[in-house]
Amino acid sequence: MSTEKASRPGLRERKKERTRTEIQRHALRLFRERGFHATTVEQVADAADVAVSTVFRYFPRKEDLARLDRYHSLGDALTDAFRRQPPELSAIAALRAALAEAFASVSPADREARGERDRGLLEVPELWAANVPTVLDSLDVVSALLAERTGRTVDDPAVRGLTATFLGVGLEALLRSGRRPELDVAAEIDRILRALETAITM
Amino acid sequence: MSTEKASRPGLRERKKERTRTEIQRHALRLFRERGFHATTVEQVADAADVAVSTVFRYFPRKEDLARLDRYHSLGDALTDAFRRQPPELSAIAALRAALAEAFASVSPADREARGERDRGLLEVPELWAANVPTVLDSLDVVSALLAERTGRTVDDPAVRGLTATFLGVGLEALLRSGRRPELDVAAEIDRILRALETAITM
Amino acid sequence: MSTEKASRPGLRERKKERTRTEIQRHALRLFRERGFHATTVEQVADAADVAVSTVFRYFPRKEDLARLDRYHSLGDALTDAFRRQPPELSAIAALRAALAEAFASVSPADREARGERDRGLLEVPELWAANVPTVLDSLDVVSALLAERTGRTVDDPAVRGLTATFLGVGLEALLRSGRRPELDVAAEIDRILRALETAITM
Amino acid sequence: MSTEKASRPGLRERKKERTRTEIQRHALRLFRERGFHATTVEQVADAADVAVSTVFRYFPRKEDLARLDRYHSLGDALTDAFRRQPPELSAIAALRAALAEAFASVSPADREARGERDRGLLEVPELWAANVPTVLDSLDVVSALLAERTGRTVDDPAVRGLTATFLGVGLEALLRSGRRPELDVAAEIDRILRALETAITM
DNA sequence: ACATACGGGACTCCCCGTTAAT
DNA sequence: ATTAACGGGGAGTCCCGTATGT
Repeated sequence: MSTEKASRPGLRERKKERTRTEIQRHALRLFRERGFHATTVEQVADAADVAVSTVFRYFPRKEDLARLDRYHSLGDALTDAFRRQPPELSAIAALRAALAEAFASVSPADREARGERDRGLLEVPELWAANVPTVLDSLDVVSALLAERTGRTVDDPAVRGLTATFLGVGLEALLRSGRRPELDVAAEIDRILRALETAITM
Repeated sequence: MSTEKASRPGLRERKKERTRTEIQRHALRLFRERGFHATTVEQVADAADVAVSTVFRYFPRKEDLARLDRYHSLGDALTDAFRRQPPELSAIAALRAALAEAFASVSPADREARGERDRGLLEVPELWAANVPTVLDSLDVVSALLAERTGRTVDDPAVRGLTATFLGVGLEALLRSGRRPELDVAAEIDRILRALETAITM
Repeated sequence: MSTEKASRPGLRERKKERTRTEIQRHALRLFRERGFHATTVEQVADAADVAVSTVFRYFPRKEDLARLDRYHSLGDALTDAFRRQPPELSAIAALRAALAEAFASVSPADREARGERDRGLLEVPELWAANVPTVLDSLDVVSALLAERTGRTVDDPAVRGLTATFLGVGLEALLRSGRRPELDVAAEIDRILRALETAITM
Repeated sequence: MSTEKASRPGLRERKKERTRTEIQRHALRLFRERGFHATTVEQVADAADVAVSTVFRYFPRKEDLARLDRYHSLGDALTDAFRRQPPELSAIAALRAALAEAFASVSPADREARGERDRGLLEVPELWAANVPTVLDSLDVVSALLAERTGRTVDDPAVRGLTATFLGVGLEALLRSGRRPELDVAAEIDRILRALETAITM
């Protein structure tokens, strides 16, 4: 039963709100533990102690359980940090600095938790599709930032090239962290980006 | 060519191979025409004029119908061409040249057909998963080539960075060509890579 | 125009029951028309205008479509009638009388419908298996009745012999009616049982 | 070169016949051990150490593996013995005597083997269908014998009644022996038939 | 005689939409 | 409004039985 006795009105509201989070939490855990296909919606419902229909009410399709949308708000912090970087930095250097700032703004515990979750999902390629829109949005944001910073258009090959590079580096780091969980994704990205600055002409 | 009754791979093998190709051909066409989810395996079977169970015999899961494996053998041509590039070229420049050569070695009609097919599939994120292993293999090949050429290890950040860059550029070009089919993927990749050589320090 | 608002078994139950009956009705018809093996579950589903999975939900195996269970409730009427027979009648005579009463209690139309259906099924030996439990149950009931009436145990050879006789006569009549549909099964059984009373010593 | 030392006319024929017997032997064993449906033709083939296609060559359908035809030739011995019975015996008594003689003519070991096999199959109702024609033939034989002995037609209700009785008694005994393997089927049949002679009027 | 491709049907599972009952 | 139950329908597995090639 309730541990505390009505700490505040709206307890019911919050519980209802938390239902969604709870369902997704169990879903992601199960997906990681036994795979996406091997997990049935019914198992998710049981784990979250709700009815199957409730799961479908919050997440119309099973894949939606794997969407990370609202947690990906790192984007805003990153955008802000990027804009704050001094203009004398190269684009890559600016991105590295911005990434470092953005990551630093997240508590280590939170970062670790999120990292583990993302890694788990990344190992399930079937779920990538669910997050494609998010990724595409991120790319557009990056392109826009780069265009803004360099005074070029978003269609400029150089802008697209850099954007693509970031995409590739991010993907590579995530894939690699899937195979070697002990690596720090942020540090890996930083290392690679730094190396790229010189490697590009080698 | 001694096609006189000398059935080298065996008459049976050839028919089998033809059946397989035929099934996949129709599957890819239908996926493109009406979407992956909207296409049932039964429709694929009907189109290919085989039984549903035959489809599953060749392609255990529906997604397997979208795997491009053996046709992606552009890899070999690319590898050869890359190795032939003079050492004074930068890695990116060498790759550009190699790509150009490899593409040129494919007949325009074939290239066009393949391009269209790939593009169609790329628009169905659900199918990406099916091709992840192929992509990962390609990345390993690229990494090895770069390591070989630069005298570094495949784990070297610079090598990984360049590999990631190619991954990103390839992805970006393909995604873009999905939205703008009139673009020539090869030319786009070339443009972006060329721009990257200078952009990286901007 | 709702007949009654108060549907006793629940509106939902009735629809479910109707669906079940409808499926079986079409199944039995098709089995009769084109044979058991030649009829696919899909055809049954189509005829009943439901999905194949719905058929399997109600009837886990195809053979279950041919089970007559709940309609074989002739058993109760027969049991009652048998117990009402005067003790001076021989067991066979009592059974004959009870059968006559039980049959009479069924409307001619219903009897005819049931008879036709049973006959159709009997011509498909593959379906016998589905009804074996029902038959065995019936035999146990008959044995118990005979034991009760004669004051013997159900294991008594005489009781078993009579039970077996009824089994044989019933089978014979049904098999015969399969080949000669114009015969009245009940009348045939009666004729044979009557003849048996004297024939047994001939 | 094949070894011709063992080449001998007829050897091949005999081997062929032995193959057939061997296949069926394993099939019946497997059916008994794990059930008819749970046994695949491939398993039978493996057990008999032949190819699946060979099984199908000898037994076109899986059920045919369960047909007992040629071994059921007890019929001939029974017919002869029945005809030899003195006319003063009642039909049932004559049959009892004939059955005893026929059974006695079979070696105990053989009888036991056959009994076990039949019992095994009887517990698999799905296989009954395969043996229905054999049973019907047997019934016709019995009817003809009874008609012959009593000077009636095969359609006479008394003849049919007795035939049906034998059918029922045989079935009952076999079913019972399925549940209680320690019983001697022949003795059981005899006991019941004897009891029937008097029970019929009780 | 074996090996195997194939047609095709039974059957299971599960996603997901709908509908009713609480 | 949440839940349960029904239902549609497609994916995927299994296996029988046929046909074909080796």
